[in-house]
Amino acid sequence: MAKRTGEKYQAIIDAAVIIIAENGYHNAQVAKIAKEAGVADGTIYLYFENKEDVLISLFRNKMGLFTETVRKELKNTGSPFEMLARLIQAHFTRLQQDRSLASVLQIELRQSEPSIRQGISQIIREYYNLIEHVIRFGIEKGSFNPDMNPRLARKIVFGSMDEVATCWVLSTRQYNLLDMTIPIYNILARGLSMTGIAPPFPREIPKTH
Amino acid sequence: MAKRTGEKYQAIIDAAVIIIAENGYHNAQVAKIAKEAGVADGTIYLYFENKEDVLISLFRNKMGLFTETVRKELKNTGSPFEMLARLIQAHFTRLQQDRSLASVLQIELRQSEPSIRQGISQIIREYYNLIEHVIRFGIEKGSFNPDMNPRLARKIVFGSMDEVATCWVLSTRQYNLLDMTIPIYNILARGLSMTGIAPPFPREIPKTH
Amino acid sequence: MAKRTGEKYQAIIDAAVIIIAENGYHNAQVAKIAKEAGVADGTIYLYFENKEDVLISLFRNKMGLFTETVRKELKNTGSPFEMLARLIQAHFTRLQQDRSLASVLQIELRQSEPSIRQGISQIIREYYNLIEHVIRFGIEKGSFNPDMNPRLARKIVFGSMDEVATCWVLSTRQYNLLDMTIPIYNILARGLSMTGIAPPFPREIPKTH
Amino acid sequence: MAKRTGEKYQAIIDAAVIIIAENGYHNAQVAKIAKEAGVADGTIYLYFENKEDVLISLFRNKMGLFTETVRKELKNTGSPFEMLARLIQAHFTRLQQDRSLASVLQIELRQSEPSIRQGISQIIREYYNLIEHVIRFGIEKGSFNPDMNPRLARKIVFGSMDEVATCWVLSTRQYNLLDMTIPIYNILARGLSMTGIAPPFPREIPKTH
DNA sequence: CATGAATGAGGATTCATTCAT
DNA sequence: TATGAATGAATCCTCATTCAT
Repeated sequence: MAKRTGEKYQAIIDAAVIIIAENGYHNAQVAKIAKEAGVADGTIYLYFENKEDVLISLFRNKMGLFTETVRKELKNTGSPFEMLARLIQAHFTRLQQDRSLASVLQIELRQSEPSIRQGISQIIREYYNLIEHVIRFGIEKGSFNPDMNPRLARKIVFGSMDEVATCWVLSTRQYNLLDMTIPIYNILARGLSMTGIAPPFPREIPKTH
Repeated sequence: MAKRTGEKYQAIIDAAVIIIAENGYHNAQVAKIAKEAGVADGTIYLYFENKEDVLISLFRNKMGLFTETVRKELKNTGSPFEMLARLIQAHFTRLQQDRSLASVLQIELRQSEPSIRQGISQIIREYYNLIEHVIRFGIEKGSFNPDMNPRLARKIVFGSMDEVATCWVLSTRQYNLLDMTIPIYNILARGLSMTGIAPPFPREIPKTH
Repeated sequence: MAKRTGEKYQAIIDAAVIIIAENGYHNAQVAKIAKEAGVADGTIYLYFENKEDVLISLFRNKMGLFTETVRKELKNTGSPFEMLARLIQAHFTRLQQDRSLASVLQIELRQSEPSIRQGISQIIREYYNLIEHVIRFGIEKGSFNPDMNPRLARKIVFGSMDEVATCWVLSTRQYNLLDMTIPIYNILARGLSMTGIAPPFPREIPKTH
Repeated sequence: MAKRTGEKYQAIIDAAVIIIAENGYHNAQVAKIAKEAGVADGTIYLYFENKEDVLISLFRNKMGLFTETVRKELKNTGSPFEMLARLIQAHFTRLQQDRSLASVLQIELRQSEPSIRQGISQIIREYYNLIEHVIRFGIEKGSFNPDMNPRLARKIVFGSMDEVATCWVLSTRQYNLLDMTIPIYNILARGLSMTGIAPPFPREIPKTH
């Protein structure tokens, strides 16, 4: 039923990003999005199933591009460490370039509606896979610690970038997100690397009362 | 106006955790929470300003306890690495103990309503400070890398645990969150440690077309 | 059931006048009145059937006093014109003395709830009767125009004083209501008097198109 | 935002008059008005800001018409006395024609909500001005007593008509309001006229105890 | 007599979605 | 295709009243 292409399709998605960033998810009425996109309210329903579909499509559209951009960025990259560096750099670059989008991705779309989460999970998983691929590649190449569970390592890498990005979006001070690239790289690279040494997980010492 | 103590106050908060975990924040009608708590709808408004206040109070109440528990756990801990280990362990233990609470903290409270975020920020900052304190202590003791920005390191530690916890809550498979403790410790410890070595952030090589 | 006497009974009525004058009828919650009266919410229900009963009792209490005061004032008055003069004077004096009460009587109690109107009608009728009595007395004495319907004349006298009082209460400028006494007397006295002459009601002249 | 014209706008206002007259303002639920108007509940909010706005608009709409009708009626009227006569006649005619409207104007709109009063004051003032204009005209022409304060005279004229109308609306007996026209004219005309004589306001005689 | 914590019915308003044009 | 007026379900909160103490 819903026509998922065309000029207006994209206009509606872009309008949704702006309106959600400006008003927050719960004040982003369909009517506002329609007005911003320059179409009638009803027109949105020619291109999308419903409001939720707009959100999921928005995420697919923007996050898909995001993943693709990062993937290309990593294409001609040599070492795993360089890949990690480029990953972080690309991640932050993309967010910094479009603060509205960053706000929507980092804050507004963290909604709890299970159906939205599900619609989103597929596309975010591709990004996860990309990160996990870097990890596995690093382990294969002998650069990253082979004892690591790649999926866990991915969560650490993504969780770290995500937390840094979220703090940046929420911050009132307008600092430069890209400045975080090297510092975060330094910590994560060390964490993932073969060579580092740290004390093993300490056995819990039973408390003596 | 709102009486913020008493048996019913706690009953309402506990009921809210259950109802929000089951239905999501936006499907958690006040009437449902009241019923679960065994009180009348209006009674909620004797103890809370409004629905939002229930959410914020819930967070304050539970997260405050959370922070306090972790703080105590770290009290008689020797080395920074042991503190890190205990921090992760305590963090995951608390979430694992109460899956409803975990769901609410990890998912439902990531609401975009600015007023909720603001009400929450104070109390989450205390937890942040606790983590940051561990980092600074580690740097002082010569265990952690003094080149790190403690605040950034905190974001990495928190972001990593948070991502792992969120994945766990969202996962349909019922795996044991505590099993992640040692693996995540191993990566983070290495990342924070003095001793690790990893290639420096690679200069970007201009692409030759 | 309801005990209609005692110190607290009066305290509640006086508190109601103050609270209603301050907040308007619809923001005059029972709890506020109770607090102002220095009693518990529930205590009000020992003295009054319900909130409506408080209002009706308030009106009975205050308006009864009002009527009684005016009646006494007219007791030793000689001529009908003097009675009219004293009536207006007493009416305005009473309102001017207690602005809260004036506000409640002129504005807040003009509620539309039929049951309140009914509860009030009995007591207001006594005041009406008093005015009507003055009119009839004036006609009997040959001072007032015998062609007048006394009931209609009463409506004119009361309606005029009432409108003047209402405007005074609603006015932001704090002028003196008693200053209106003589001017309004002059018009009403002439209107009621035997001697006045004015053109008869003009026949409607059919419009010629 | 609210579209203040159209067929449905008028239908809602007319429905509001009927429902408010039947149930009183505070029992006139929006849902009832919508049903009577044959529209959906939400439709009301396309034409009015909120329920209060319905009331105020109703008053503006009906009272505006009222004033306009009376103004036209007075247009080709000769003497001040004839104007007074026509004023009273038009006033009562309009109310008698539409008893629901009369009930709403005389009873239900005497609400105490300050915001409603304010919304109404502008339009009632126009009617006041019209009456005052008649008074001033009569004084200029030498027909009315020049010693009168025109504003006070207006209050007496309006207050008298208003009281008579209110009693008529509240009365259970279905008498004819227009029958009051000539009697009230006779009293008011005499009261306003140049020629009448009445004893001056009596000096207060100090009571001898 | 007095208290005040608890009750729960009741209603204005929003906004995603539809459908006649 | 596109419109936008109309729909109506869904819910938070208030506050008069009760009753166990």
